[in-house]
Amino acid sequence: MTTTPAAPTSKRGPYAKSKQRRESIVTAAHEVFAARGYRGGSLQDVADKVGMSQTSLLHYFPSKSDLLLAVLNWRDTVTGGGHPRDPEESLVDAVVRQARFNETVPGVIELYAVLCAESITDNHPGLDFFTERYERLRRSYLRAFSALADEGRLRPGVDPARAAASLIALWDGIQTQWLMAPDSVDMAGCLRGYLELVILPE
Amino acid sequence: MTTTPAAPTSKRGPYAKSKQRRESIVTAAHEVFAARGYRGGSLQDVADKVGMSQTSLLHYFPSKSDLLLAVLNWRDTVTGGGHPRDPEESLVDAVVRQARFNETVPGVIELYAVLCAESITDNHPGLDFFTERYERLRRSYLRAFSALADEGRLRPGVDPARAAASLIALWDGIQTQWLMAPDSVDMAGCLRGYLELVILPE
DNA sequence: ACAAATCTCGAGTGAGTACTCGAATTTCAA
DNA sequence: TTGAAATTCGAGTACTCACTCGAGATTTGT
Repeated sequence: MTTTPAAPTSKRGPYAKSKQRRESIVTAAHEVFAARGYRGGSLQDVADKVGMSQTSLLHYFPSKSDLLLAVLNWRDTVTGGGHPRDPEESLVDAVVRQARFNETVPGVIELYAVLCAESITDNHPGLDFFTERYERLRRSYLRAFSALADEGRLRPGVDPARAAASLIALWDGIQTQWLMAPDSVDMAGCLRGYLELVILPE
Repeated sequence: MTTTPAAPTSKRGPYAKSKQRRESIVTAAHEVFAARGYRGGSLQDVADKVGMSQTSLLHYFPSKSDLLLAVLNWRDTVTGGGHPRDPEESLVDAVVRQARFNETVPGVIELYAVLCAESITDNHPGLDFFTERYERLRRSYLRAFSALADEGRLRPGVDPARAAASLIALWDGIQTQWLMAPDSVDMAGCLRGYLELVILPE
């Protein structure tokens, strides 16, 4: 009934500045991993960016892979799952809005594009994160397309599951092209174009 | 008029086995870069796989980036630009056939997915290759869709340029999902599904 | 104020990196 | 056959990597 929230074995909690410190590390790591990838970015790069020693950094995140997972989960929490909140908003509008928003946040698109593909490689600590993320996203969009199908608003012949995977694929792929040629590629336009093909108006 | 093909300044040409040697190096590097990425894979990994010293490897490819470009260009030459050869074959069939074919060649999809995204990162020697590749592909599919549009076979409202970028994006994105969950993702089906939405029958 | 826990960091450790150098060995055209 | 070029590689260079260790500085509950 006291104010202590934790287990009896724990000696003491972290200091006051600790939370901010962790956050600034994660922010710096976000930049480094987005610009250089997980394998290409070093703990020293991150430590330099924060302005602390590499050893101190390892006090907060005991290994490089722990830091990576912290970055990925933090970004997922901040950006949200990337899903429509307002139930009144149409799927098209929600997707387009999110796409436009991501464009304005420096590094997000780089981070996901670079780390997602890198996670395919041998023994990459991010593989589970991205595998589960894709499964979750496919389920989520499958639900959305199925609901539309029930209202008869899906174009005949369109399979909801296939449309879900395709929408995610299109989104990822167009981001890659946009990163290489931002002026030649209209991300939001491509997504809207696809959804307007799949979803009937009204 | 003699059999000597080269310039007068050149002292001598490479030995007979040289060509095969280079090819076996490129093949090994293909596997290594596909499995570990450019930054994650080492020249030692490649040399071990070929069964030669790392020093000898550097005799054929004077730097790691030279080796990467050799791998990329070699793969592009072997697989072809990824384009319809037979003018009688429809765009849909050509795309689906190429997608099915790629599925059967070990490492190709990994290689492109991993290296393409990695090339976004700082000072990556593959960036120009992929940038130019995307420009070339977009032009190529733009031509194909424009030809269909001229025949009135494009669904009204579909922009050929946007469809070209979208097709490439979808293709790339679905490959990434397939790499993570081969049994849950039907690459050829998604591509066919998209093209049948965009292209009118007959 | 005190003491215990948290935080910080300099100095390693051992392994790995791309790449160089110089000298032996192999090939091949004359 | 011979001699010069192509090929091979052991040894080394200078560097970076993630991570450890131990000791001092800072914070904080009591």
